[in-house]
Amino acid sequence: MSGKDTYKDLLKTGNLKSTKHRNALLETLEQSGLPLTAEELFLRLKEKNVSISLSTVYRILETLVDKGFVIRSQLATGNKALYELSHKDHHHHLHCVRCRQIFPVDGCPLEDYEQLLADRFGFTVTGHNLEVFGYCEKCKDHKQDG
Amino acid sequence: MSGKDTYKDLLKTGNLKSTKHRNALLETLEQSGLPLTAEELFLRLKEKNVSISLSTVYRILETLVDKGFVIRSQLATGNKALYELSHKDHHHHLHCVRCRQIFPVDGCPLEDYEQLLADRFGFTVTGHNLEVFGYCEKCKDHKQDG
DNA sequence: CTCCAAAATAAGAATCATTCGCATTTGCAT
DNA sequence: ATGCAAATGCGAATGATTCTTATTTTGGAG
Repeated sequence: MSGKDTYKDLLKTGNLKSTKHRNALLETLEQSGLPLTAEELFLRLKEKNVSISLSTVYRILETLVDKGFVIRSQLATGNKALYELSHKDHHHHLHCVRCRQIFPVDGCPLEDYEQLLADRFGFTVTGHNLEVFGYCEKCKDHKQDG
Repeated sequence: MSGKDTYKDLLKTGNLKSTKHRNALLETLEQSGLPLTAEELFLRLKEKNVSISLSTVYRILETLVDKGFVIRSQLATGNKALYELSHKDHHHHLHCVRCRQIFPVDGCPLEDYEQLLADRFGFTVTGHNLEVFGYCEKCKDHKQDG
């Protein structure tokens, strides 16, 4: 499951060398079903005894985003960027404003909308970003607490 | 048009004092149909001969966001936050990845979706953020240029 | 109108995420 | 096995945003 070359072929399609750091980082992203910050990735890699520097984490992420293997997003409220694999099915996340948990939701309500934008404004959509905020099932009763 | 107390009543509803800085900042946001960064606001205020410090711009924006008068958003690709008035009709923006222009689009495709999230996941939506990326009409022919 | 306490602002230091520079190491084609 | 380009480590640099403290302004009470 946790081979050191698991992502060799993927990396090769981007003309990227297969290094232990890149493989471990991709594996960590894959194991986490949810988007992670650079620092979270850094810490999880350390837990796996992968010796890596934080700037390398950032550099690898930048490279993978450029190649389209990873998606970077940034919450309106947060200062840190989030990263997740892009080879999965298109989906979005629900952000609970109370417990801060993130819930993935398969599917996307925007396909028709993108066509409408093309028709009405001549805008050629290449991607989008959707964050939904609110209260998750467990927290909805505490909506007043602040 | 450009009275110094134009937003006095609005500010009062938030228990905020009516200061020249807050009025001028709100006026500047209103005059710009598009979201602005803190620094852009700072510069536009200087052009209007409003003497203000950048940290005050940030502090006022934070206050207005807390009160719900201003909406803060952050692009997945960008490092700077964007601010716009929230008393207008709900809308979204198209971001041209080539010329960097921002195009507002009235309306929102997500109303039904939010109800679906409530029904299926018990998630109580309080807000959302949608960025759409692509090529505007003028730039779409240069999609290959990079 | 004057005075006061609370709120707001200026100025710049501090913080935090992210990027950069350069010396060293590693992957991989030959 | 060898060499060179690509990748990494480490710490310094950057840039947006926040914080600290002294000073000024606002809005209400008298």
